[in-house]
Amino acid sequence: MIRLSKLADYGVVLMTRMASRPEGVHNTMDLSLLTGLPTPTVSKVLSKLGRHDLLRSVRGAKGGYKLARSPQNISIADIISAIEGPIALTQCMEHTLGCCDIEPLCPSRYGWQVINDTVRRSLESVSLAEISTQVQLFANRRPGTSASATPVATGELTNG
Amino acid sequence: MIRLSKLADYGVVLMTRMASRPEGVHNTMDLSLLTGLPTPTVSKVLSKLGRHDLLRSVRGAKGGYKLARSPQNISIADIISAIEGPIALTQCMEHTLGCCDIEPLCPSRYGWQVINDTVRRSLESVSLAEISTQVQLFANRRPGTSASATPVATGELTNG
DNA sequence: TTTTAATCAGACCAATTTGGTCCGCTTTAA
DNA sequence: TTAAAGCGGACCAAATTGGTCTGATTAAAA
Repeated sequence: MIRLSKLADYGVVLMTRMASRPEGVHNTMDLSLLTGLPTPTVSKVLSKLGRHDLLRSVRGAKGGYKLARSPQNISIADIISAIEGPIALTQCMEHTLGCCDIEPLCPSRYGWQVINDTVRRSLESVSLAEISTQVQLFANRRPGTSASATPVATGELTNG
Repeated sequence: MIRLSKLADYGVVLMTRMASRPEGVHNTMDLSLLTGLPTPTVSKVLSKLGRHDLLRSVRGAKGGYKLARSPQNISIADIISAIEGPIALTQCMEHTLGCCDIEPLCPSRYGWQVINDTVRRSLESVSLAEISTQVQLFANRRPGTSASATPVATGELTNG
C-alpha cells in the first residue's frame, strides 16, 4: 500500500470533522474526544494546518481553530501537502529541477514526473466538501456537538 | 510527501528498464549494474514481481526474467500493488467491507474510499509503455545492452 | 555427467523514520 | 488576576523498512 503518514491521515479526519460545522470554532480537547486521538497529537496537527493557512487560530480562553476557507475551496491535496510537504511519491520529485547531480542522465525522472502529476492532480480534484457530505449521511443522527463516548474514527486505527 | 516504499520505487525503475527490451531476458546481475542497486535487493524485487505474474522467470544458466505481458498491458498500479499490496492510503482501506468493528459508525471510511479510488484509478491509467517511451528519449544514445559504469538511476537515491 | 550460472526463499539485523509525550511559554476571555 | 486555550520544541520509544547473508534448487553447457 502507498503509505500516507498517520499525521496526514489525522489531518484529513480532523478537517472533515470541522467541515461539519464550517463556521464554528473547534478546540483541541473536543476534537480529541470526538476522534479518539491523543490531545497533543491533535494539537500538533492543527497547528501545522494553521501555519499553512487552512485553519485560523483563535487564541485565549474559548479559543480554538476555525476553517480559513469554505470546504469547497479546500482540497485533499491541500491538507496532505500542508502536513507532509509537496506531494511526491519519491524523494527526487520533491524538488524542482536542477538539484540532482545525475539528473540529465536519470532515465527515471521523467517517468516519475508523469506518475506524480497524475496522483497529485487526482488529489487536487477531491474537495473537503465532497468528503464531508458523505460523512453527513452517517453523522446526522448525532447533531455533531461535543464529546461522544465512541472513540476512534480515523482511517488508520482499524484493522481486519 | 506520500511515501512509496523504496522497494516499490525500485520495482517501477526495474520494470521500466526491462521494458526498453520487452522481449529480452534480463538477469539480476545486469540490472543491478545498470541501476546501481544492490544485487540481493534487485533479486528480491524481481521475485516478487514474478510471483504476481508481471514477470516470467527463466531458471538455470542464461536465465533471468522477462516481461510476462507487453508494456502496454502493465500499469503502474500493477507494479506498485504487486510489491506493496493493494493500493490504499490508509490501513482500513486495504480490506474489503466488513472487517472493522466500528465501520457502520466510522465517519471517515466513506471519505477515504473516495480518495483512494481516485488515486488508484489514476495509477491504473498510466502504463509502463508510456513511461518507458519517455525513458527512450534519454537512453537512445547508449543502445541499452549491459553494464554501464554510471550508477544509480532510481527516483529515490537522489537528493537536493 | 559434472560443473557452473542463475533463480528462489527466508531469516536476521541495523538504521531510519515516525509519532507520541512532555515541558514551559504566550495569549486572551471572564 | 486567573484559567483556558494555542504554540513550539525537545526527547524518546517503537515500528517499519530495507539490506545482507545463507543455502537450496534448477537447468544449460562443457
